[in-house]
Amino acid sequence: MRKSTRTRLIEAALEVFGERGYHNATIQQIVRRAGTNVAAINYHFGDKAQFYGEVVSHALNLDRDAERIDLGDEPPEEQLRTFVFWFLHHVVGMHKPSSSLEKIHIQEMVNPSPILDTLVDAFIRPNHMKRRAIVAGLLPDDATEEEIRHHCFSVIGQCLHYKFARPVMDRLYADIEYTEDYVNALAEHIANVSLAGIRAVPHQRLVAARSGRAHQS
Amino acid sequence: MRKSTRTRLIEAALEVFGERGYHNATIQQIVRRAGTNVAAINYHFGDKAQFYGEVVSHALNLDRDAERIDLGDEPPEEQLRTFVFWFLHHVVGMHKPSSSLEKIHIQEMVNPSPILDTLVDAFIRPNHMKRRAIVAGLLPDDATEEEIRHHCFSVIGQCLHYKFARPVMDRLYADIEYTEDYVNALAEHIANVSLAGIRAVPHQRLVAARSGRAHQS
DNA sequence: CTATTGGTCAAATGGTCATTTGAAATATAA
DNA sequence: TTATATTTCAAATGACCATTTGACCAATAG
Repeated sequence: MRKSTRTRLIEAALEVFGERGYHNATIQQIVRRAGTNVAAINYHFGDKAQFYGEVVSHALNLDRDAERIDLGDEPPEEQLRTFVFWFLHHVVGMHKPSSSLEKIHIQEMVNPSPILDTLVDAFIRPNHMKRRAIVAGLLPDDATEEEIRHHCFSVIGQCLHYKFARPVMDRLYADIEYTEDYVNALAEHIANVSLAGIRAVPHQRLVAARSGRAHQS
Repeated sequence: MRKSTRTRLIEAALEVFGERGYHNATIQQIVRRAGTNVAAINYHFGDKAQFYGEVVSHALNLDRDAERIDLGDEPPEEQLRTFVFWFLHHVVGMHKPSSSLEKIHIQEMVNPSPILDTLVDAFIRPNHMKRRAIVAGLLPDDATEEEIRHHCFSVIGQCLHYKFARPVMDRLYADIEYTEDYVNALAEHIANVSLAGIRAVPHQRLVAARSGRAHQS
């Protein structure tokens, strides 16, 4: 038997909200894709905002069950490399499409809706803490919270740039194709820069100390 | 005497488009701020799209006259540091408000409008080439175009993350205040990571060669 | 003074959207 | 079957927006 209207709506909405974000997605587009009509939203979910909330909850549940990237017990350098490769392929790669949750995550970063609080607590913060653990394992034991955080954001910032700045990059360098090989090369570059930055920390502390700037340990 | 309606419209629009982007800015908001009414847009500029075009052109002209960051004849490392400090303060800092052109640049990255082509040619590409020159000066002479580009994007990506990911960061770390000192610390971190990444290039080539991956020189 | 032009105004028009409504169809219970 | 609750539908409503219209005002030229 055919899936229930409710289910079809949520699945269609996951795609549409992921592609266009909450504000730019229209109910028309969603119900058309689900093969029903606008009144179904009102009947099943109340209004667009509650609907979006249900859709995100559903995506979070899907995510809980999905196979996660396994960083296993590799050495921390390799964990960081693995993460960057995985993240970059999911975010900018074409062959492995991002999960809808990741797409919604990106949309919410740029154009936050009230659901962002939920999303941070249930999805973004846990992922951030995993990255934090990897980075902390690579830094000296006495690294400050601030240092750890900054290196985390350097890694993720370099990756996300290839998502957010794509419209500009495509105009600056029209001939780049984001093949699997090219994304691999990008990932290697980002991992190299990040690791070099992390390894340079002890040296930088010396320089900072010598030049008189304080380092709180 | 009072500024002409046309001028007041352009100045108001510069602010509103910078704050909300082309699509989310409404003509109502602009004309209210300019102290006139909607028909003035039609009379002076035709429609919203042409109006936006004029506004961006005007901002580009302003920018041409504005005092630019002077990277002088410092050593390239210092040029990179100076640039990162300057960029970060303009993009995430609160005390020196971003120029309207930079705000529009950010808005267009996330939500491109047809004007983006103009903006890339007249504003973004020239700035990118300056950064590219600095980075190229720091890399070995035989650095490939690709290497130079990737390091440029690493620098700018780390900076812009503090713009784009702010809604998420504020929820992950609610107590961070972006004071001048803190932004300085961020800038120093980003410059350190970027320079470490650049300095590590010769070593990475050795590793890559040893592991059999090709390096086209 | 009168006519013309340039500029401004309040109000109307038409499009897109979310939301509501009441009738129709379908399933479920008696 | 008949009654009742659930689900779907096409069409209406009302908000918000860009754009247009035609009247109105002020300056200037003939």
